[in-house]
Amino acid sequence: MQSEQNELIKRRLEELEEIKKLGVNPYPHNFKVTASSKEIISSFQDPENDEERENQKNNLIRIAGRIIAIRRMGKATFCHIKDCEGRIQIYLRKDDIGELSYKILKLLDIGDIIGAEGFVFRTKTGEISVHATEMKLLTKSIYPLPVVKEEITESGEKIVHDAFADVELRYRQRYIDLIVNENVRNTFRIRMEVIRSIKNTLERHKFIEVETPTLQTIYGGANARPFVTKHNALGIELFLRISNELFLKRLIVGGFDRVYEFVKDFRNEGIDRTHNPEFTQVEWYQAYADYNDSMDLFEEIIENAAMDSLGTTVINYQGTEINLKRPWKRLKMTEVIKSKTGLDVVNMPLSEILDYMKKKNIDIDARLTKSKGLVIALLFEEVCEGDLIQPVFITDHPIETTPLCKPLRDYSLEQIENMKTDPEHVIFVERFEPYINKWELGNSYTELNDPLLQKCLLEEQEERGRGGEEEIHPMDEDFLRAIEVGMPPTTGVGLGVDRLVMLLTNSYSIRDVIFFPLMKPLDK
RNA sequence: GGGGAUGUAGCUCAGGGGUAGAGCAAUUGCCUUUUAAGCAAUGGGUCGGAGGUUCGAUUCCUCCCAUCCUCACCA
Repeated sequence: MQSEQNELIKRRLEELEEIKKLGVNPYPHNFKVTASSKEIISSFQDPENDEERENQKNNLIRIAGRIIAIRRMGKATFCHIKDCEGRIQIYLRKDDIGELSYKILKLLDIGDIIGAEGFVFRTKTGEISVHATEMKLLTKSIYPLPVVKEEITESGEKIVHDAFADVELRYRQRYIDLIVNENVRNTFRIRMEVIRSIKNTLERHKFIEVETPTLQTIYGGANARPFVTKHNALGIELFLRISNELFLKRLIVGGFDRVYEFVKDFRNEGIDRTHNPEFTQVEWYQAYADYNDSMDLFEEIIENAAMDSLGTTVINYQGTEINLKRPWKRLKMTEVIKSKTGLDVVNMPLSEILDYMKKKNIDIDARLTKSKGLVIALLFEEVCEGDLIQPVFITDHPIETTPLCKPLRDYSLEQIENMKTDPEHVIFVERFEPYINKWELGNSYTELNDPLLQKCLLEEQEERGRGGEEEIHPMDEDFLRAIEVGMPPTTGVGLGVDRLVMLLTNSYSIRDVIFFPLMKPLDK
């Protein structure tokens, strides 16, 4: 794979041969590790007298890691190695590790992995280090790493020189990015802590973790184009899930009252700094509760995630300070529109809303203009979304925005029937979207469990291809049957994990919080 | 998909119609508490790819590829 012409690689292959000639296996099978860099540094006691220093010397530890910096000084060598928890300096003297090991050491490079046994000491210049009494090569690297140098200034500031910064290479070769860029590792550490925190909060609330299919014969639960694949033996078309919502509701029907699932969803859409074709969502469903309960739990989950991963609810995202502390504002979509524009969209005729939008130069798809509800939702997106920096729940969307959500409890069933036939009346549903930094961070409903209304709304969606879009959502008859069997009053929530992690790690692009974001293949 | 920018050594970058530049890394030598180690010497390039203009292209032109930004798309 790597170019054989490359001088650096050729050189390393020669070193590899020399090591073998010296009778040393460059790829041994194991090394017993007794300490990590972090443990060593945090537990080091500076010996004050000779006796303690002797004790220290008798207390041998074993550590392993990748060489990330090496300074040779003739018959002594300093190197920094990096292990899972950090970095530490190793001091190796020919007299201590022996002739053969020192010969091997001379054949090592940045990127090689070594193990060392030795005692902890503090160098003249004050750095806690391991004075090696033994060194073992654990893995010889033949592909050169970028050489990144760190300088600690007198004021204690860290300056990184020649950082590995090419974003394309960083994403394509994330393993190198992780070795070389400390902050990248930290971003993903936070990601894992956020996920653990969300699970912990849900578990505390008695939710259980479940698994639903990634490969589906019918896709649904969201409005997005799917990835299509095929099963060879069965000879059928399959879709990668765009959402797991319809399956989690089936589990509620089946009697699991509180379920959650972390999933990759796959959406065949454009890619930008907040969209990756596969992304992580956690969805949870709770029986005998409504969207007000979901708002309570949502803000608790986010607050806990921030506290558990960062120890604070105050974050800075790209220069904007955001406070995630509970409670968050809860605002009706139409109220936000009113306070922003002065328009009482509920009670004004559709034609006047359209006039207003024309005046404001808001482009509107001709196919949407027949639906007052969709026009209101669009107006909100165009005019109001940009202001939603601090956490806020936007509630009570027009029914046309989703077929899976229960109408507000204020309506009688009769009212709903009557209003449906009147284009000037909009039915609103018990839905909320949490917004932070102008982003939708999730989506939640008081779930629709009226099987007749559910059927009606899904059929409508199928008919109009949902708001005039090209793709037609297939009807999921089995899901309808599940609702007919009877789903208890339920609320469900989806939370976009990647975007949450972006906020908490101050990451500009979603690609910075996904280990291996999708990249186009390179031509040979 | 539209528009803009970028692509030069392993890494970070300069340059520019006539033999390709720097720092770090590499190689050789000296150096047993150094730390962006140091000193001296040396090697390293299909200048993203394919065409075109030209006596001559890495540089100018066209197309292609990849990446980033932006718009469109996207609950």
